[in-house]
Amino acid sequence: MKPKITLKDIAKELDVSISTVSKALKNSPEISKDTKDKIKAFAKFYNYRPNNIALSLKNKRTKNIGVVIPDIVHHFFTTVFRGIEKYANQKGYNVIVCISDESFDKEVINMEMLANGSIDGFILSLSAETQLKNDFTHLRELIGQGIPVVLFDRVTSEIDCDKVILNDKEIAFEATQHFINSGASKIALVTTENYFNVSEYRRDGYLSALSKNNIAVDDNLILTLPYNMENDSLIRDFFKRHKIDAVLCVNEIFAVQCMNIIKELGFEVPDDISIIAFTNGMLSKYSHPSLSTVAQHGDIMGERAAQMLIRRMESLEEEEPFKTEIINATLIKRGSTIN
Amino acid sequence: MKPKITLKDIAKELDVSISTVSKALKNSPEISKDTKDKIKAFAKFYNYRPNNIALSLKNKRTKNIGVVIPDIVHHFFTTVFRGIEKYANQKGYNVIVCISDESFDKEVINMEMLANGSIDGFILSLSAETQLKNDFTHLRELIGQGIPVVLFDRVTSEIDCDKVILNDKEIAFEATQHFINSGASKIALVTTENYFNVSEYRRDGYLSALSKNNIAVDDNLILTLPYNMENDSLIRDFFKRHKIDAVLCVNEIFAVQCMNIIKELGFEVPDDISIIAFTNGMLSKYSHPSLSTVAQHGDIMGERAAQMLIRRMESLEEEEPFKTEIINATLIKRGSTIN
DNA sequence: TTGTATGCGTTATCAA
DNA sequence: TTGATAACGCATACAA
Repeated sequence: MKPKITLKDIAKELDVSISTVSKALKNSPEISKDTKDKIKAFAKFYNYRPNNIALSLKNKRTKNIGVVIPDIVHHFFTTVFRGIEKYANQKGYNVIVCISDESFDKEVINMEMLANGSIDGFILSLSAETQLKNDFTHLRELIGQGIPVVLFDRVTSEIDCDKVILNDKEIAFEATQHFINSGASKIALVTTENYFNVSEYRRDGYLSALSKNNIAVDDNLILTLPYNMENDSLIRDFFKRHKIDAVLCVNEIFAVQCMNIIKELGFEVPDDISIIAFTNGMLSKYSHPSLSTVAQHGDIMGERAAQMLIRRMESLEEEEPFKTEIINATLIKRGSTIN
Repeated sequence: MKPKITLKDIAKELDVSISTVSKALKNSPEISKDTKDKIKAFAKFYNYRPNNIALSLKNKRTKNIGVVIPDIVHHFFTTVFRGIEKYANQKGYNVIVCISDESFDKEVINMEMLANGSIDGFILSLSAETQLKNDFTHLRELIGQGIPVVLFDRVTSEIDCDKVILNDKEIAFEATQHFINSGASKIALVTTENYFNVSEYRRDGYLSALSKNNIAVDDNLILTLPYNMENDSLIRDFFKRHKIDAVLCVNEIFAVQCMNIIKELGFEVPDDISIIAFTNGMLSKYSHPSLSTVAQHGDIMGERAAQMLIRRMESLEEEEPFKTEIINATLIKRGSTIN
């Protein structure tokens, strides 16, 4: 087939200068109609397209966005990514994805690799290890170099940049209140280690709903599960040992694990125990009964993050103050709660 | 903080030429130790990193791989992507992802956008629409331009390139045979429209297992569901109308939908009806009972695809013949079958 | 041992 | 109306 063709090739073939070709293809009024027609026809025939790399070098902008996420198998990140990709594509940007795999080193290495000219800006959600170490020098350096960064979901107050987060505390409050309204008082929380700031906010919401309703907090009703481990026996113990009316889970995997064990122990969902899960994914939708969930609207988060990033990258006035956008989660009531 | 620095900046600052700096940083023996030390120290202090874009332009290779997939929320594609990303990263490549969203146009546009210098090669799985239209001119053009392409899973024989596929027919045969071995004879197949070539292969495997065991094919036991629709009522009708012992589903969503309805109709899984699902994802793992599945080993497919692509991109001898690698699926026996 | 010139593909400025 | 030149950041063949 036709090989890739450059301005130079066209110029040589048509016996004009490179700059004439360039101008003609940009429809510059400097060039005569005849010449333009000739050049355009030739370019069209050989399917000329300007080389992105050369443009990037010249313009000092790549039209690439770097996205760094801890994980892609989890429904939430998947949907955020989809939101980013969709919006970015509409705006003519491409998306380079790196998976940090919850590792600090991978996060740092990937970002440094991309920061050397490959991308114009970053969208990222902090890895577990980064949150644990509380070390953000890599982010500070990138921002110091003038690379715009947008953090989403797993953010940190240590870094001053644009952010998109969920109203975690409020929605956890709302979910807990929903349990209480339907008569529950022994309400459990199944959560992750605390260095995930989102888990902390959710716990706050849970706690404040209890206290608002004058329900004493029972620390035994808070189950902290290790991330990504086989934890069925912990869960089984938990539900055997304590009388529980309702459970709020910080993700849907915990929730289905809990539900399966609850049923196995002979309890009915939602009659004996109600469940609400964060993340409105496939697991929740297709479980039996289907799970009531907190919809995090990942698509919207992604879209907003991309929007904020692109706006900042394209804005000329440097010193717009950083914003934090809050996405409002919504409670989706399905089969695992009494509504 | 320190701003991004270039060779030129270093040269000016240290009052040497750009090429001296370039050579020094590459540890060239041409340059005296003193000069090298001085330059290296300076570069290190200012955290000099060569600009990827400039390197790409010079070397005519970007170290970027373009990945085009129909969808990212589906577990299979997610795992394939993870495999690609992991391997590519190890080899120093970045991954630019585009989601075709099952649309022919998006597939074409995205690929053309990336093909203008942004990437060195493609890994893709055909969109539904592309398979339906059977139009592959965009692929032919890219390949004609010398851009290497690796197809995975949803491939086509129309295009001559490297491919990675699953042994769909064989594993569908094996799954069906497993049903038969455990005493089933009224075996159903729940599948998608036929223009998905993988569905066709799976159907072939299913049919040949039946005929091998002298079980008459009953077309009424094959349910073709539209992709991505609310199809509960179709499924309910299907299981009401026909006496069925076992169901093979071409994806796990269909499988959990079937299972939920089967249970709702008062049947027991696996005692009354056994189920096997393609895709060993979260849904299968956490359903109740957990689903027996065909593990497609997406990670491995992704890794192999990346490996084939990178090998081809880096190989000097142009004319190595194209290969098709076949990944062997494995049957994972869990709670939805009698084992 | 160091520096100059050239080129990768493009655009913009200025000259003809 | 067209063309020559410089520049983006880097690497390298060649000259000094």
